[in-house]
Amino acid sequence: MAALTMRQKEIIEASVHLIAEGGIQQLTIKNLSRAIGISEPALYRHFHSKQAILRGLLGFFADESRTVFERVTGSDRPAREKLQAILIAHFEQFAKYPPLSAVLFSEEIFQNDGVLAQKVLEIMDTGQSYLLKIVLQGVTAGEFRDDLPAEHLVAVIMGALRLMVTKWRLSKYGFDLRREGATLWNSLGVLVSSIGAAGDRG
Amino acid sequence: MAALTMRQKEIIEASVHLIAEGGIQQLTIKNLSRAIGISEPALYRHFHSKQAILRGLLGFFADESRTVFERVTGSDRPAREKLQAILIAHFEQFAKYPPLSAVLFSEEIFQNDGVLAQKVLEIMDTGQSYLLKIVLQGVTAGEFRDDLPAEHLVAVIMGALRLMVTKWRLSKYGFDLRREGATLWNSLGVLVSSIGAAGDRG
Amino acid sequence: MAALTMRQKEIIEASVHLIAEGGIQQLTIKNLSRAIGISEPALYRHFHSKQAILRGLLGFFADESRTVFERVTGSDRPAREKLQAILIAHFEQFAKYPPLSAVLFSEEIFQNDGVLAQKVLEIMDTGQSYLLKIVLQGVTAGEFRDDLPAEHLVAVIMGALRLMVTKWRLSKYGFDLRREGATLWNSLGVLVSSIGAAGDRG
Amino acid sequence: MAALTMRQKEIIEASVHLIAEGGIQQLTIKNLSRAIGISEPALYRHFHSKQAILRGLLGFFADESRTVFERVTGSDRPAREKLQAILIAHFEQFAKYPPLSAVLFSEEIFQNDGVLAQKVLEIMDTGQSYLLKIVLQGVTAGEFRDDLPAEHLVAVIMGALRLMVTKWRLSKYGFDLRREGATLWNSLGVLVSSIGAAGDRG
DNA sequence: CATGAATGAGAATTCATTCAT
DNA sequence: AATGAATGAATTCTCATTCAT
Repeated sequence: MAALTMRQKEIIEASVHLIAEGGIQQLTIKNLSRAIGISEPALYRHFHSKQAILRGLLGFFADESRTVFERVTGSDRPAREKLQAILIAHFEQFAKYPPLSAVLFSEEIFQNDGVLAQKVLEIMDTGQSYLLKIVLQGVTAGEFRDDLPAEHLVAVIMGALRLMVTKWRLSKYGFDLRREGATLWNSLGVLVSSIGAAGDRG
Repeated sequence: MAALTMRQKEIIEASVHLIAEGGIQQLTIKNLSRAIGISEPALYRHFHSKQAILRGLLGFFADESRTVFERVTGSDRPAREKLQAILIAHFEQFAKYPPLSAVLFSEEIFQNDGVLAQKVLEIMDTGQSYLLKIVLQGVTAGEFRDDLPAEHLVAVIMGALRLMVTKWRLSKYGFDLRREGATLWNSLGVLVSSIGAAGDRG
Repeated sequence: MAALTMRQKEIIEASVHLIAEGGIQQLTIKNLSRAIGISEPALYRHFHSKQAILRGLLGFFADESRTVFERVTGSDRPAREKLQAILIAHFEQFAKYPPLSAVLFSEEIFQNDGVLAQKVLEIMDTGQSYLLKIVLQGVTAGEFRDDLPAEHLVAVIMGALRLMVTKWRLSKYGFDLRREGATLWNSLGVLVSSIGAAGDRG
Repeated sequence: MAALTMRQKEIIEASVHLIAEGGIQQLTIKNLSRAIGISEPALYRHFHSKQAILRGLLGFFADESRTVFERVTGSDRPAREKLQAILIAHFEQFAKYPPLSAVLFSEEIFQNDGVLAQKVLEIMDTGQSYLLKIVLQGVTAGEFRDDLPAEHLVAVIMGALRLMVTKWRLSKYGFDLRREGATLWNSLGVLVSSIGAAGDRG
């Protein structure tokens, strides 16, 4: 897990772009080397196999993802604010770097390879448990409804986020993800809110 | 869109299995022919290219999907019952034929190829508009909450469904999708319900 | 161990030629396909890997070698005649098909690969035990000297045979192997003979 | 033929080890540099090409071999003693440094390259002519039998030596070469001895 | 309807070697 | 004396596809 060199970051970025453009099948050593402007063998100085590149890629985004969650979770704001911050941060991240959307929610890509599939699963699980922690905090604090399993609230949030990002990507980034994301958050906020939940006759 | 022959169905089924086992990269003519027990050239009697196989595959499932929706939507039951029927039907379908889950929500697989990507998008859109119709019916009938955009309710339902199926697949079908799906529906039903929604002070 | 097809025999023969010309390093799929006049992928119809080709090659010669030994050993001539027949048959075989000499006594070639190294060892061992059987027969019959371990007589015979063939090959087949082999046999025959051996004062 | 530097000797030794472990195909610049613990380009400071390394290697062993023969031949002991000394010295040398056995009798390794093949042939020829000189001395002195061509006696000795060493290597040094070598010498000594040879009716 | 044989294009990777530092 | 980065050529092997039978 050594820190990545410049070239390694460059290779990972190019890989993400290639995947975003044409799926994992476009990610060939040839395409990659062409994209970076070096020869094919030169790639092997920086990653000793193609699998290593993908491992590096997933590791990098796992770290990034964790960082986002950590930053938000660490504070002691109300759960609702945390949740909002996380969703907005994600939409922001994808909007800034669209190709990322082709990799992060595309578990199928790595199905081929046990090691990679495991890494993908970890990323997904990590996100889920961060969300769960926040939701539980919100439920405990009375911010969020407690008439439904917290896991289902998480599933609804994650599912809606993932679906919107996927649709955005399939539309070739054809709508304003930040804006649509913000309005989606509004609805999600209402849905999970304790106000008006069954049993709430405040 | 001629009806599929037996052999064609067999090929499509084998294709789905291969994709489910090891991703799209396992779907090679060689693997396919071996799985079916015929020679490689023989495949070309039934589909004139690999792309045609995938087109057939997607077409087949598009039809199946439409059929499910059509059956449910056509009736004049309350929206809530229709929604439930649709979700249950989907979970049922996947539980009966797990490999399907590797194909139906895996848009990335077909990113490679414009024609196929288009087909995938259509399937997704179709499902979405059926759901939207039902949700709108529910809102109009006062069954479903009207304080949120119907599109967002649809996004929440679809997103949660897709997420659960994806997790099921990634867990290698490691939990009882039918049961988990049913409890998920309970929560979704509550979430979309008008009872207790903001503004509902009935 | 299925019988070899025509093409397979052709491939094996071409392999032997390539090895004879420039060592194992010349045996590349490219050179091989060029030598035969087909494309590189076409080779894979007939052997599913390069290793399989070498396995086929060794298996083929193991069979041939066994056949020669079997033919001679089976008869009930005196040991001396059998020994002569075997040596002559070997020189004959190499003279007829010189490239064989580059493969049969070149254990180093296959050192790379455990499976192949094993096969080579078997061939060598087989030859040795056939020779040993004959020598023992000769000793018992009083034809061959019994003042030395039979194993050493075998070593002397095999060693001299191998050395002569190796020199012939390194000289680029620059002398008449049949003739030189015949005279070598004369000497070997005398060496192993019981007449004049220590203890023989007949 | 400048004397070798320390590094050069180190490189040659590492080369021999690599060849012994996995054949000539294991001798790559990468493996070599890794074995020594320097970078690949660094090798080129010491030998300007891979071929030069192999030339150095063969040159080194040619010198060593000549030294052994020279030491023994120079003395004026009886031929039998000289012969024994040479064989024992060889077995000793291999036993002390087993990887050598993978290189010295493995002409095939260098078949690839004209220059190297020539060097190998020289080493072989040198050994042979030293042996021949001794044998002729022995024949003249009446120590060795004169009823067979001296060349054949040499072939028998060299052949048996080479065969035993080869078998020792293929058995992964699985027997005591020194001891087996000594008993082999006993037999060879008897075989070449004039006592009991045809015509000897002492 | 099916196959055995074949192929051009391209896959990942390794080779010996060079060069600027 | 040594290295990190790079490369052209070659390696084994797989891909989707075609064609004569």
